[in-house]
Amino acid sequence: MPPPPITTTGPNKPLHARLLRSGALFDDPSAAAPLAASAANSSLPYAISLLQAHPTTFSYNTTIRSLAHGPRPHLAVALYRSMLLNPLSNPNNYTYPPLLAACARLLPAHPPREAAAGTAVHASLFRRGLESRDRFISASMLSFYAAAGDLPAAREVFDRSPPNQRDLALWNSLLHAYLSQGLYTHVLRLFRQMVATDEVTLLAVVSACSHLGALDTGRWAHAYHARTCRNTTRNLGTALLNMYMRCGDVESAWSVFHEMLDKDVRTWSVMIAGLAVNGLPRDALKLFAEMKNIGVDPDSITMTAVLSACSHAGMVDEGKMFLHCMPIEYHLQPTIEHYGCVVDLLGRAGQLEEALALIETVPFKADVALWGALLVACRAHKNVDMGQMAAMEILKLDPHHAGACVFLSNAYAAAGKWDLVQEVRSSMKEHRIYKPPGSSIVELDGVVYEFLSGDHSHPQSDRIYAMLDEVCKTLSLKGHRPSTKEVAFDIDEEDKEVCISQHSEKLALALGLISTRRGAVIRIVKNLRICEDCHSVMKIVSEVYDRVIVVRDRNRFHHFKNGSCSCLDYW
DNA sequence: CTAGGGTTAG
Repeated sequence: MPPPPITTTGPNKPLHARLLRSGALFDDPSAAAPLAASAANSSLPYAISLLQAHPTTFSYNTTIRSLAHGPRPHLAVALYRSMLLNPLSNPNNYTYPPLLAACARLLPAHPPREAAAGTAVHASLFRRGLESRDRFISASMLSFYAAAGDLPAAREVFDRSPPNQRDLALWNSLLHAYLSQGLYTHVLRLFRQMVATDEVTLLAVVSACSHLGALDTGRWAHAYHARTCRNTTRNLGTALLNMYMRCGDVESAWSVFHEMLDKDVRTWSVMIAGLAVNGLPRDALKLFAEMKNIGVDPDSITMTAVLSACSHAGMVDEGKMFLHCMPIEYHLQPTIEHYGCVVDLLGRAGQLEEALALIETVPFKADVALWGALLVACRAHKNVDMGQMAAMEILKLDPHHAGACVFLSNAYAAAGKWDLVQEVRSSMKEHRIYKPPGSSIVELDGVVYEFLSGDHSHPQSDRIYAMLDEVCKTLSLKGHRPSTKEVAFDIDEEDKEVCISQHSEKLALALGLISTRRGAVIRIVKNLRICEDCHSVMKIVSEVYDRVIVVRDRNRFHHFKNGSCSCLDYW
């Protein structure tokens, strides 16, 4: 055995010195392993010199693990490669989980390359016959493929793992894989097949309910947790709070919030953001003041929620004030998202020139979101010239941006520039640029139904369209005329009316009316922003049919009750 | 021989 390295740069010199003095480093070479592992992230050359002196599988494994969780995970992969070259060490089942975790952490920076690295690691462990011998390897492979966005591969790892390895962690990995890919109904379906569950399971389920706006299922998950668990951790509490807020149930959110004894800045931020989008922006700002009073420091996310509250309340001056005092009062540098909130705030309030001026002074390169906020404001306030400019800027950054293409096409159409309209549209066709189709989901008796515009797939489709007809008749008696001005492109007026009368949220509403009684709450979640016509229809229906209608659109909630909306028509 | 996998807002 070579002598232990003498070094003057080791970070754990006292320990090293003690091991040298006692002779432990000579008698027991494995003493080098924890030393190398603890040094790996602060003094890699020192760790490597220890490894060179004691190149055991164990010392490589612990050092790889340490690097995998450190600030430069690619070093874990590099060390693995040098391990392969070292005849005294042989990768085993302890080598791969941290290695795969390191590959997963590298993915955001170089997706294709690191995905290939992870697949190579998979091949390597397969050659060693370790593929289905260890449940930890299965779980980390599953997580790696999930992080790489390769859900079929992740699912295959699960399906191929021997049943005795399908423990709770493996199920949870799969659950979170579906969650990360936005397959929320799959999360719920999978959950129903699970026998054992824990907090991590519930986190995925509750988060899926938040995205779906599936309040009944979310409430059920809450009750299930209350029944099976003694206490609620801060994470799960915050997830439940978020779920109630994202389902538009502000009261339940408050009650979870009050029950939580150990709130952290996330808990407060979720609450503030939830109030902001549920038509209670002033309560959001009050809560922000309370949070500061009890000594919780806001973070960047909190400030986004605060700016969103200002935006929904139309509080332009307060919003600008918060943005400008962030560095001084909260020691937070505004990010491009914060500037985006203020562009949105100014834009909604119709101060388009100032919004544009802000974009031009932002200390970052303006991104699609920033110009997008301005574009939406230009559309709402009918400033075609500035809107065209914003759309051009967006297309410079993202030539396939559907919203910008549609805006330009409509602007050219309105100006009678048909050749330009044709140009935009054929380019859209050529590049297969579509606006995502509008879809709405409504949960009735714990079952989630999804509708697309003009959808006939529901088994009760005939009744739904009959109901829709009845609603239309009632509305015209009330003097409602369809407002078609937001419809894209220049299809003729009658087609426009048919088109908007079958918007997905109207179909969801019709099913809700069929399935509930007077006084009930109908909750609809829409993937895009609600259009003006649907908004006024919802208002009238809430009064005539005596229902509370809660619509979550892409940006906020609309609580319709007795003929008016919580947004006070400012959205 | 030692050690290891699942979760954390928009």
